Amino acid sequence: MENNVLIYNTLSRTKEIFKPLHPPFAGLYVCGPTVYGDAHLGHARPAITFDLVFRYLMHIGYKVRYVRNITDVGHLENDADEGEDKIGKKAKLDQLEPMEVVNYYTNRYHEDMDALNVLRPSIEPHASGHIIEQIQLIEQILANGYGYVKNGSVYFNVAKYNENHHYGKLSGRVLEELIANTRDLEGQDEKENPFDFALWKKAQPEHIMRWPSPWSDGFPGWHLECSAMSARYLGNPFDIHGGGMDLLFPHHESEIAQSVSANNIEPVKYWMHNNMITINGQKMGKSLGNFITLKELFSGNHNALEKAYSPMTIRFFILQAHYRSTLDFSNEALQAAEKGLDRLMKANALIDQLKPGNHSDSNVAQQWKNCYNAMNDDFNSPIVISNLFEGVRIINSVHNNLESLTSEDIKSLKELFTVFITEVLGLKDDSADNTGNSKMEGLMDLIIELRKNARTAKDFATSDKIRNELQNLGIILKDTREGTSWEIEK
RNA sequence: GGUCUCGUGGCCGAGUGGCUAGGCAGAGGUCUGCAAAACCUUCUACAGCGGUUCGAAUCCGCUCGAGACCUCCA
Repeated sequence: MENNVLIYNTLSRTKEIFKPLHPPFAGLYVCGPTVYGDAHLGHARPAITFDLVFRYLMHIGYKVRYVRNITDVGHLENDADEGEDKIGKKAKLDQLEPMEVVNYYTNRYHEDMDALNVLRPSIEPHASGHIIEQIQLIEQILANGYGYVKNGSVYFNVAKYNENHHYGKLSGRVLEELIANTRDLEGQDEKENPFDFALWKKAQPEHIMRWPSPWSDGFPGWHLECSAMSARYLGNPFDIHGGGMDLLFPHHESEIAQSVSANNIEPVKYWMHNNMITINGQKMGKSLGNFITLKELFSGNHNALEKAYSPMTIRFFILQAHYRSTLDFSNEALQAAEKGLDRLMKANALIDQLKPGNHSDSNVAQQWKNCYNAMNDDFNSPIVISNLFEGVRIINSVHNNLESLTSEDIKSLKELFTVFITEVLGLKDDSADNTGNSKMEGLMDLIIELRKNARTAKDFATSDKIRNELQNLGIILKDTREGTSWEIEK
């Protein structure tokens, strides 16, 4: 752990050296999905971003506990029936039991994340499984005078909190300005102040997801679960809290307010926020209806898609941009990522065939340094990737006998690729692969031999016919000095 | 309207006060029976206008443009 990792902390808006509270342990909490629909491309961003953080911190020796929640209660839907629980609403539409919806979409979320090679977090708590903790948190907030009860619902008193603390410190807002610019919304009559937020909501009769509490049968407010579950599993305070930039306000701001008002503790040392994925320059999101689900991307079944894109293409596409930059979706960009990844993986597979020389023309040690420096600088995966492509150049050059590497350097380069491609970036070769299929191999060996005979006899009409027909079937032949190889076209 | 962020070459995207990012695409070349692949070379940049500086795409100001949040959202 000699690596000094710099993390951009949203709280200070600067890069800070990562010093965990209890080394060698590191706590990481990330806001997970609300399971009422399939995950879209936007959801892949935080999952992959914090998978990278998780993987890298583990790689450099930290024992990381990574908590990512499943939100299955409490989110309100804006469009139609206001005040209704998203999960509950969808359940009624589908005539299903709410927890069945939760399970269904949780399973599908896991399928997508597994496909993207996103490691499962250490703990994946459900909000619905932590109602007691959330009620206790509300009681503490009430006991400290920062909340009030109205008609069975409990609200957080932002103005009161702001007397002694700064509500807006994370998102750079000033409460007075917020109040001055608030729009009038329906159904907020119970609040003393429009910026107060619900800690507990009394359930309406048609509301199916409900739990008993000292105030009413109801459900917890939507900022509460993260405060309760992060404290439960990581302690208070803990190291890193991650999530999308769109959660900065009011969600994360309110998490701080809840924790400070309940325990007088700043809950999080490092706040990390990933930026959005845009489509035509606009945020991809549920409310705009311009999202493409991951399953659609994998299958190509969406009218905005020219073709299907493999999970690894998506992963590579996301890792090619820094997590704090917006990333614009386009077929062109995705296809560029696909080709780049293919070249990277091919070179990776080639390392074992390299013949060592008696000297090295390239500095492999420098590559190691560059990759670590990039990761240590706020997880700069695009720089890591650019260095790996320098490695690709070296590998191909050595393979073509245009450059030389000692056996030690070849070994080191192989290790570099394994560490950064496989372990840290979490990329794997998911290209269509029939090697290992002995019948296919035998068949191709036979065809290649027949074609070789034709070529030797200068019967190029036959050899080209074989190659063209195979290409029509999606099999590419490549003639090299060592002989002919084949691969399945993507 | 308020807060915040951003504006890089055909596309996607790094980065930096002076030294090649990288990928994809384009052009030329090497190799090949021809292709493909690979390698080599190469063309398009830092929104605009001022200022600071020996020097700015990089710092500051203004203008224009875009986006996020302020209401559920990754």
